[in-house]
Amino acid sequence: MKSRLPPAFGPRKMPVQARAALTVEAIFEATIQVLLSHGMERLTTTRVAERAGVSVGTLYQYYPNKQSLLFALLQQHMESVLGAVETACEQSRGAPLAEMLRNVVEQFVDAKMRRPDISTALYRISADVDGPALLKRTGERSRKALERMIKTAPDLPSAPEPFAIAMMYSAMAGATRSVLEAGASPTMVRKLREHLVVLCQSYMASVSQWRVSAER
Amino acid sequence: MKSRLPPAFGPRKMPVQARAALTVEAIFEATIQVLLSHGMERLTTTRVAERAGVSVGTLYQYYPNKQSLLFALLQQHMESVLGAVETACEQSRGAPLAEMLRNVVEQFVDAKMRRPDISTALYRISADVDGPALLKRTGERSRKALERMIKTAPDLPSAPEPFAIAMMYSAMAGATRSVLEAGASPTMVRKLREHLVVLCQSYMASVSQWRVSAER
Amino acid sequence: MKSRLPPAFGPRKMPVQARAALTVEAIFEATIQVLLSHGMERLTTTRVAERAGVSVGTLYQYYPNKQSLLFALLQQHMESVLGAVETACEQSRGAPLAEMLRNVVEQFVDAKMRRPDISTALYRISADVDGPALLKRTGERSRKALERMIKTAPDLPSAPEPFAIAMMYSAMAGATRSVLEAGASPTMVRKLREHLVVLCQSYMASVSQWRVSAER
Amino acid sequence: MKSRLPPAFGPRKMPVQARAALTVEAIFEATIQVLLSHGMERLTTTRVAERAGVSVGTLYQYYPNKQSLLFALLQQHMESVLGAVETACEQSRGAPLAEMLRNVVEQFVDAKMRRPDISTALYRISADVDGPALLKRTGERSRKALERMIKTAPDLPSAPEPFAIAMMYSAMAGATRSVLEAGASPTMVRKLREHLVVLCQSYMASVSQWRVSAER
DNA sequence: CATGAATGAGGTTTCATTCAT
DNA sequence: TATGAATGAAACCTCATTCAT
Repeated sequence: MKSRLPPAFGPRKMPVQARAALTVEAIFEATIQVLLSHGMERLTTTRVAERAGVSVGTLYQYYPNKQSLLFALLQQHMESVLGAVETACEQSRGAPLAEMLRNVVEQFVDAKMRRPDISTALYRISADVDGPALLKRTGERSRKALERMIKTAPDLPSAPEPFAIAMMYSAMAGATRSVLEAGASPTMVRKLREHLVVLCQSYMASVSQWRVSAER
Repeated sequence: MKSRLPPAFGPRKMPVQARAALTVEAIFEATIQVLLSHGMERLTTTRVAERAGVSVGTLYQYYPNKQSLLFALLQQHMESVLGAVETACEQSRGAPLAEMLRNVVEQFVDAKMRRPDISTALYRISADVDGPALLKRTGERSRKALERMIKTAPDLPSAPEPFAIAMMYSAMAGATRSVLEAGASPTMVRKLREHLVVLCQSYMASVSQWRVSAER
Repeated sequence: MKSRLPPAFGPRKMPVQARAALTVEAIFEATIQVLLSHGMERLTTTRVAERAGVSVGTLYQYYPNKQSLLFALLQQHMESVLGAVETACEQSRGAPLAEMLRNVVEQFVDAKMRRPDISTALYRISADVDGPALLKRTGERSRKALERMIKTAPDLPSAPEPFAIAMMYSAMAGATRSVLEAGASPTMVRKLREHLVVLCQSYMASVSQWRVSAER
Repeated sequence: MKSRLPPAFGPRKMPVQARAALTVEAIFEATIQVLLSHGMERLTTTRVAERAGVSVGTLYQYYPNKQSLLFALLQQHMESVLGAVETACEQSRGAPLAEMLRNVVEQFVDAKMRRPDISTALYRISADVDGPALLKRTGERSRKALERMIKTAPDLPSAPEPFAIAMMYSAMAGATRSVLEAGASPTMVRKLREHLVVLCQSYMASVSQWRVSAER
């Protein structure tokens, strides 16, 4: 007989003892393993705990429910990608547009490819765990970082509108996803990087001009 | 599925096939509804049948199991988008590159936006129901159609490599998805169309030149 | 991964087929059996289903959750006791007070003792399943029925105040409970009946007089 | 938790027993709190320990299991009520019956209302923790105390039979419970006290006469 | 063919209790 | 002694699927 409390979110408690940190890490890694080997539909908390070498009870001491576990996983990943993008944006301020975009693309692709298994696994989650909401938040932040950077480009006739930047970002994401789901062989990753740079550069060039001419 | 006696005048009663078609249609529609209102995780066959106004038993007479229902749904959608792209490619043969791309982009976006609810709902499925496999198949066919079309462009110095075309397609898909998940307001859809055209045109232009120069 | 819906109450659906009614009845009876043999703490839905000779799933088709099952049980019992009291009140209108109270007490005790096992079992439930709320409702209705009846007594100097009637009822309930929990041997039940009549009669007599004198 | 340097004055450290007593007290109080806020079904040892400001381990050092904790709580409460009744009985020996009953009722109600929250909370427990057994024991002792007292009443034609006394006590308990579960406002408590006195007095009077007449 | 009652394996989550630190 | 992380049996509940009517 349960009274339904509003489900909490985010990790339940911070480990204070030493071994607890290990446990949390093990659970995290196990979740990815199970996701990859069994798929989202067959990802059960029991299986995750088993793979992590702990009991279900332990899992639930750190995550109040299954959602929160998946959410944490997704969030950490997005945060890491976002961080890479934001850093690249910060460090490229004042550089020529072409260089800017090259830096950003490379950092973005690198971040996604650091753990291709995780990146791929998380596509399975995002639909269930508040995918859109989280995506909107990180998408927004990426867009802002990109916008701030692009404003400082010395060789750009005029700043492209926000929509264009958002679109560039989602195009990057789409292309990267496609490569990841196709297996992400080193060759393809290299090509992806090069082509994405070209795509971004040419698109940004076009929309600036286009917008300028439209405004004239 | 038996064939009945030949009716003298017109159908004596609604032909079996026609009735079945209605039922299938109702089930399809119900699946979308449930998917949107309850999410993939709470999409149950009972619920779908209920919404469709039939009994579970009936549902199972048309689809042997849940997967097959979802798979059929996904397949139909992809087929329709693919069809739009293929038609556009076919009809644009011999046209200038810019026009080609405009046609394709517009048909693609139109196909996706014909039923934004369906398009959005299916993102929730694709992860579970053999998403990658199906995507790879349709992605491949799209790429081929695009390739065949682009070869006929009179104003292209050299055909872009297959990878570039695949990337363009996945970028289109990514950007469109992003707009759909953000709500797909008419304004955004219009902008998406315009910007995607620019993105594709400028990217294709770049990779042709770039490839040429790289080859020299 | 569950989304928490507000727990519904009351039976989930009405049986339309014939065997369904039997199933519901079997579940009801099984609940009482389990309650008596295992106690509230060890009353599990699985055990109830088992005892009823059906599967858990079946149980959940008629009751959305454990609470609703227990609630239904409690409600039916209280309704039956309440019905007995209301009938007795209705039929005793206009009779001398002593006879009124005798009738009510006898009907009340009879109703409680019709199935002493159920009555006893339900004491275990009432604390958990919204006991107070349900008690308040039925208590209120009993009080009103008693009040309406007592107003028609020809030999009462003045009507007792509502509180007195409520107290009489709760005293009856308390004494009956005590006897039930002590085993409810026929001898004790007989004594209970006789003594309760005396208790009610003397108390009512006293409060009427007392109130009169207080008002003078 | 280390003990510091011995302070010059006052106890070197809090004596073990005293500290233990505080802990036990805190646990007791926490149990009530949790019982009232979460209900019996969601009363967990962890939660109690948390609320009491100690760890679960500590709790288990004072009580070997959950039952023993609840049992101790219930027992203490009943003991305190029983004590009040026994004292009142002792002190009223030789007084007129009306005064006796007034004293007993007032002490009983006072004891129950000293901590209405506890009294109410314990109704939730009694069903699970050997309720009937404990009740029978304290009920028996109360009855005996009452019996001993009543025998000394100078103005009673004949002693009422044991059953009558038991019933009077259970009626008192029932009425009090009803008031407690209804919220126990000061007004209601005052009325309860007055009415219970009347109820007991009139009932005792009746059964003595009745018994006498039955015996004649 | 349609219905919907029944099934039961399996999923999520809780919680009394233990024990290494 | 106190702590709180870990345990895992067991509870509640869901849902794809079957089959008698």
